[in-house]
Amino acid sequence: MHSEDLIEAIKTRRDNLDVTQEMLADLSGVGLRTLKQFESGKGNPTLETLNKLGNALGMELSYRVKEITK
Amino acid sequence: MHSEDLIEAIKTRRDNLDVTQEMLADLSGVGLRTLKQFESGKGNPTLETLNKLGNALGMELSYRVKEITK
DNA sequence: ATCAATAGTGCAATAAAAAGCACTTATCAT
DNA sequence: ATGATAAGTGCTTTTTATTGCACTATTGAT
Repeated sequence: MHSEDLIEAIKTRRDNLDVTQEMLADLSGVGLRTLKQFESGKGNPTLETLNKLGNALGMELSYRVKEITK
Repeated sequence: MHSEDLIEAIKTRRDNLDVTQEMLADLSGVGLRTLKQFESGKGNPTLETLNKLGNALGMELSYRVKEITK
């Protein structure tokens, strides 16, 4: 799956803000287990979960048209 | 939820490419019922579903840091 | 090398997404 | 206004995400 970028986005932002998984779980309302699973690449979170995490970190999810990179 | 933008992105792109829900369901491998539910705002799709739809339409999901708009 | 903090995992229960099917509603051209 | 195409809904089963708990592993500082 191509979700590594999303995972990296969350992890990087979380680290930059000096927020632990536990803090983010509390802040976002997402279960700690769910967050751990997502960040370790073992999850398939729902949009609601992705939004909760994004909101807590001041980020939003969007679709971007892929550019033709040759 | 703030997923209206994602819904609009999919619907708009799909319309622009003249693709029906049924065609997109087939192309993406997402069930027709699931797509209908998402587009009608009644769904909470998984990341896998969002990725499948995006891929079929040449789009990718990304997190963007929200700008402070005051 | 030890301790503390943070991150990752196994297991189990509950809630909910995914999917197909049959049906209804809306849209639009003729 | 009829027919055809596309979109939306009710119902159901199966699969899986979410969650908590208890535990292990990793990391980093002293």
